[in-house]
Amino acid sequence: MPSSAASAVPVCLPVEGLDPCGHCGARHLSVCGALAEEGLRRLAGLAHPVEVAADAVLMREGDPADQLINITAGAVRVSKLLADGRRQIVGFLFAGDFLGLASGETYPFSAEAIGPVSVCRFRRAAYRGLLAELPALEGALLDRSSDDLRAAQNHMLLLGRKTATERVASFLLDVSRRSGEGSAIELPMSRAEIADYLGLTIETVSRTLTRMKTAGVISLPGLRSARVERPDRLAALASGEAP
Amino acid sequence: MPSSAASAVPVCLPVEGLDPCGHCGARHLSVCGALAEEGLRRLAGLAHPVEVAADAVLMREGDPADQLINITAGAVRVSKLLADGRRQIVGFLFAGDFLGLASGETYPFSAEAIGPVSVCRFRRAAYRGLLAELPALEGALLDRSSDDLRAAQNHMLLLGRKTATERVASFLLDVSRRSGEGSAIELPMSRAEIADYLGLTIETVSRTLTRMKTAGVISLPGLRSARVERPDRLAALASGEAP
DNA sequence: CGAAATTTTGAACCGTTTCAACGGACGTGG
DNA sequence: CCACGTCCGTTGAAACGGTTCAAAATTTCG
Repeated sequence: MPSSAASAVPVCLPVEGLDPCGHCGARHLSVCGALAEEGLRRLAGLAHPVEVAADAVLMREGDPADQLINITAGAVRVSKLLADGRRQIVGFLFAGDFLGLASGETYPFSAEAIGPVSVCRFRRAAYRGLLAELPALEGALLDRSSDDLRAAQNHMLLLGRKTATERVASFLLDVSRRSGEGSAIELPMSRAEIADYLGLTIETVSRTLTRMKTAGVISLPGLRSARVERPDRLAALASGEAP
Repeated sequence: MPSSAASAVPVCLPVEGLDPCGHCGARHLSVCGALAEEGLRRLAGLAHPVEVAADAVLMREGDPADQLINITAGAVRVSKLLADGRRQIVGFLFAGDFLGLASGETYPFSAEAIGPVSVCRFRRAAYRGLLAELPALEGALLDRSSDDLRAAQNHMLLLGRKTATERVASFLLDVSRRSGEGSAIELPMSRAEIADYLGLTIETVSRTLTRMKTAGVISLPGLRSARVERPDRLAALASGEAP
């Protein structure tokens, strides 16, 4: 998943000389706690989140990459499409995650809000200028980018070599790791989004979850939530034990 | 593919204050032409490649990430394994590509030579020191990392949503794009490696190539080479036209 | 030249997809 | 408050693409 979420609450850093945000008018850089270190801390200020409606398109694959976006609340899906409509979701983004760090001329993927989302937008040019002034920021972004790459490689292993059960179990473990220590899991995304993330169909995801529930490994209190009843068994499923 | 190859020939940059390379003893940083720009050019010098035998392990998944490697000749496979031996190759690296840029404590993948390879190794600590001295280098590495991420996302789309024919056709187009303008394609990797890269089996790769050859789309002059006879038809196959 | 490794080819099998229908949750309007 | 339609998720049965198993053909290398 691109820009894995940090545990810290996102904060916004007002930066002099930065172009005003197109949405809230403030001159700031919203970063998560992990980024707000060293020389950056002197810039720390208050957040000015911008609300975006559910299913809003944050960026479209192929459009000129002139904006940098920082998610401050909610969940975002990052996806790529084939000509005939087949979709691969390459990652989910949450509060603190960045979007548009890559250096190309155009966005290599689309990003859409899953439910209502708060974001901060920055003009790419302003962001580049800031990088020149703050070398530490570039290092932080490189770390971030490295994390994304590592996540992408793990996901390639999942998509290329894991069975449906292993994919769903790995996914549940990932999400449960992200969403704190409790065994309760929030699933902001639909079955279709899970399927497009795992390279499966809706039906296979549904069947696999049902089978896990029947086996007592998980429970499904609601459509958008799950609970890990047997973490050991779930981990076993993720790493390829018998069904 | 991590660190996609640049078209320029790799050069080596001697850097004062850098720890001696463990293999050749020289104090240098080997970079491809794309990196040797601006302030870095003053450091340009001669290459001191280190030869490595075929199938040599350059780094092993899980080992402490204390080295940075720059490929100066040959091809390298970057892969991840599941407990039962299933393998996913997440990328192939060629001259000019970097290995070990990611910032983690341990390597998230293994890297092995495909045939004889020349590399330059650097101690991670020295590399970090150099980054502090040369902010421009960090920017270049960030660009590089972004390219890797974009390639990884394209590959996720391939692994998650493309058919076998689309995968093989996309692969051939990628390689042909990389290896110059001619329709002749060098394939340093085996069928097994192609299969593990594309998330298929050896048999499916072989059958698909044979079918393309029979259809006159490609020819197969040798086991490790191919030729695109009908680029238009190959592109059509890659984007999902009828078989 | 001969043995081992790799590639190709064939046939049966199987996990996932596809196609189809059902069920439940939610929101709207009567 | 309930009827109704829509959307989403679940469940079932059949079909298919790719895998698995097996063996022949080709290449590589000592």
